[in-house]
Amino acid sequence: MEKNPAVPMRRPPASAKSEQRIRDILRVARQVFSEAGFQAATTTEIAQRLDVSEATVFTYFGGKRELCVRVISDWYDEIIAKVEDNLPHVHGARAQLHYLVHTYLRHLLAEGPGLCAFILSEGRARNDDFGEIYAELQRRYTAPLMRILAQGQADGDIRQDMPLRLLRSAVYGPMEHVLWDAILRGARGDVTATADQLVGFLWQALQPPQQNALALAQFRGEVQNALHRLQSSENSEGGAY
Amino acid sequence: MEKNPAVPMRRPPASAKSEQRIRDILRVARQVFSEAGFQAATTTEIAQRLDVSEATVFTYFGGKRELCVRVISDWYDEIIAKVEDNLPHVHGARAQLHYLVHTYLRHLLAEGPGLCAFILSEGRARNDDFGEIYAELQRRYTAPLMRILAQGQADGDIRQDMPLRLLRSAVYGPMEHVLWDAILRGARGDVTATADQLVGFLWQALQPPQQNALALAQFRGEVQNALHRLQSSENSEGGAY
Amino acid sequence: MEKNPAVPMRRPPASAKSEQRIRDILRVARQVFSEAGFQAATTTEIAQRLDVSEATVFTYFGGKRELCVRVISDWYDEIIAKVEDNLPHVHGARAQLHYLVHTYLRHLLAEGPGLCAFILSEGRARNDDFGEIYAELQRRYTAPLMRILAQGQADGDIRQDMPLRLLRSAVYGPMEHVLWDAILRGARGDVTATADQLVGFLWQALQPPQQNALALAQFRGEVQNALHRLQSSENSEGGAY
Amino acid sequence: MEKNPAVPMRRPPASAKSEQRIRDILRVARQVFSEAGFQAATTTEIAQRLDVSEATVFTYFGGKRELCVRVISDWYDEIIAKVEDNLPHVHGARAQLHYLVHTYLRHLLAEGPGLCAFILSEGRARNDDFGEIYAELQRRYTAPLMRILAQGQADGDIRQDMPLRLLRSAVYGPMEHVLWDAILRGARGDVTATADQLVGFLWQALQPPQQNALALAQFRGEVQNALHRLQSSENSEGGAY
DNA sequence: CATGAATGAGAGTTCATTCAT
DNA sequence: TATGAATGAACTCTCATTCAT
Repeated sequence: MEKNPAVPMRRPPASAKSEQRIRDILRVARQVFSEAGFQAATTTEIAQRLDVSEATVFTYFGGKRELCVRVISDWYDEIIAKVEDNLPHVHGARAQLHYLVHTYLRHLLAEGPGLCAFILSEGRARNDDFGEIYAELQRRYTAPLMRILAQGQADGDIRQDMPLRLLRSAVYGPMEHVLWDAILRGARGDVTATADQLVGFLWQALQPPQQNALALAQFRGEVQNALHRLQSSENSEGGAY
Repeated sequence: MEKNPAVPMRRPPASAKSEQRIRDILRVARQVFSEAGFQAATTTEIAQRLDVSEATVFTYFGGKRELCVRVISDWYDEIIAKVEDNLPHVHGARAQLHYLVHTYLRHLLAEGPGLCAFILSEGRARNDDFGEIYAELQRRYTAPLMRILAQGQADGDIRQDMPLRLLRSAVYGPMEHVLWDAILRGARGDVTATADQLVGFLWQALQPPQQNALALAQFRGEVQNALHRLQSSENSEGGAY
Repeated sequence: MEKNPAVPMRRPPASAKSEQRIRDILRVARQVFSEAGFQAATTTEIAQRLDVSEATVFTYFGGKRELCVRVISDWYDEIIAKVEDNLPHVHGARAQLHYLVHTYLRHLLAEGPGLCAFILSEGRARNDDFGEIYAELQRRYTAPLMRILAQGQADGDIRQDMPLRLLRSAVYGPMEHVLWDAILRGARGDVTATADQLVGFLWQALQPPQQNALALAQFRGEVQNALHRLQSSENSEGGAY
Repeated sequence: MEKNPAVPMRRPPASAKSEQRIRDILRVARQVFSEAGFQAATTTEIAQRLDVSEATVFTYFGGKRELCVRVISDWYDEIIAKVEDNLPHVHGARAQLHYLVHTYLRHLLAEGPGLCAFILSEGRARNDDFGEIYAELQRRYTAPLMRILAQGQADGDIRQDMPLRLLRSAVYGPMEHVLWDAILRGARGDVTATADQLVGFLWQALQPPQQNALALAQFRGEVQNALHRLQSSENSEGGAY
């Protein structure tokens, strides 16, 4: 006689006015989340800045968490749309890589370090329900890079001795680290120069080991890794390494 | 290897018993933070697992945040100590890089994905008072790598056309990305193989352009030196070695 | 069998269309209240199922509470109408009693346990303004039984040593208990068989104490009750009983 | 990183002070629930009457619902204990039935109509988690009656043509109906007289058909035994005695 | 007549933290 | 030193109800 078996969800229709409200809420929510992060942000704050009651926010969104997901999804949708629009007009694997790196860095820093930190850290949440949503967004977002890399490997332009997954980490990892650096130091730096340098660095790493020295160079790496391990087992005390 | 002096403590007790208590609390706190993350972890939980009252925890630590900082500091102290002990016995920039990468990956995954995620995400907190502490820890931790890279640049072994800061990101970024990947996918993978590949990738990128001939010559020397030192037999499970 | 005049309505619309709307709302409200109970039911849910706005519901009914009262009133009106139509054609006190019991059980279980529980528990609400309404409904509903019992007593067919009010409880009480039993156990059982047994039980109890043993039997009961009290006062510790 | 996998529950130990607190909270909660019912009762109200913060209430009880369950459980425990203590000293099925009826009515009305209504209506809740608890309490509570009835049937003192379950309903149903009547009318009435009448009614119904002669003979024996034991004078307010 | 839109007014919970003993 | 006990201060979320259009 007590528990509600039917789950009513108040979701208003998509009139022009409603859509404006939704946009307003998302805009302000993005600000507040950017400034405070998910946990410290409050629905109260969001409502107050909009000069509406908290209940209004809950009329349009299921709750704080859902709002957060929407903010992040929207951000990803924006950059994904942008990339998918422009990437086809960029020719050559290196240029495409450069475009991706440059766009990512610019986009994340454009709205300030708050949003950047918010996207980078909330996007990692391995929360039961939302982890999968974020993972899917990441997947969609990284798809273009994966295509470029896979094509490059197929064409022989990119080294084939590393799994795609690792190459992806080797591309996105540095970018995110650079961004955190910028955030924590409070300095933006020159995005374009950074992108150029990063791509220069990455491109060299992505090359298939050089022409005639191919076998030798690869062999060099393998032997060296083995040597390192040998050295280490001499040095390390606890059996570690 | 002294305890981080930047972490304040309310009343510094000094007895043997007290120190045991502190160690116990830190041990359990590390577990709880690893399992739940900072926000979701509760002082109640920590106290209960220790079978002491919450107040006792507060007797030794100023609060949840301070406890968190101590846990992270201690973790960094451990790995910093380890690196500083062993790195001097590793010879050659490439080997040192390999050592750092391998050690970092192994250390972070050793205690499970929970701790790993905790360190990676809390270490980013741009929190009022503690951001600086974390930044300092990062600085101390990355110092060895910075030294290696700086030396490599000075020696002409590493490209000089990129700022050190960027090189650091290019090294730590991929590692962290790989770790998040492992955490979120719930798969650990082969740490050693990953480290090998990553170092192979990075080392190629770190080469000064057109240094291949030089690198090979240097490598020849390294192999010869190593062979002289070789006493133990090679292990066989690595397959390609 | 006119609509309950005790239920106020904000604006009494009179058009055919309006009346259809009112019927629709009441139909859906009955469903929702049945499924969720009064508290957990929401006006939102009712409006959504009707595909109208919540405000429309409030145009026709003063509020959730009023809607609830109307649903209950209507349910009673139905069964009262049915009883008043058919009872005159049933002859003999016992047959009439049987008819009432059977009809009540069937009616309450017919629309499922949800409605049954709703009627039985909401009908008890000793709520400020509505308690009186429910009491009046009960009075109207139990009127036929009261007439039968009073007539039976007057005719000497039913024992006269108990107040009518108690007899009523002795009839309705078991029925409601049986219904709760069915609701809580989720088993419907055989309504007809239950009604037969119950009437058999009740009819025997309603008999005037037997023929020539009349005075003796009644005396027996009285003495026994007195004895019980004596026994009890010997046994009970706290003066209770 | 967010959701708490460990569920800490703050449950203080059972010191003397704690137990007093718990008793206090239960006492006040019983009052508040009695006055308002479960839904309308608030934890705020309970805390205010105790002159403690709401948090204190939550320190000792998991929440409003749990508090409610405890209040009801405790009430049942009281009456169950009382019945189990005294019933063995009551001899004869009829006397036992009388004892049960009388005790139930008195107990429920003793603390006022509020508590009575609360117990009767909350005890019906078919709430997912708590319905089972209430059902179990009911089972424990009705066990003595079931035993009496079963024994009566086995001995041939009680009619065997109805299932026990129905007999139970025929006993408890009238009692509850009488109680609701008292609650809704705001009149207490004479509990003892009501119990006497009800038992008279029920006992006649419970007789195996055609057992009147036998019953009278048995009764004669009982009266004679009782007379021998009689020492105290009869009270005179009962009128017919 | 119908409704889109907004909200007032809480409710139940949660927890890190404090302090007298 | 250890802790039992208490709490301040939020926070998220709910929903019946209103009213201008």
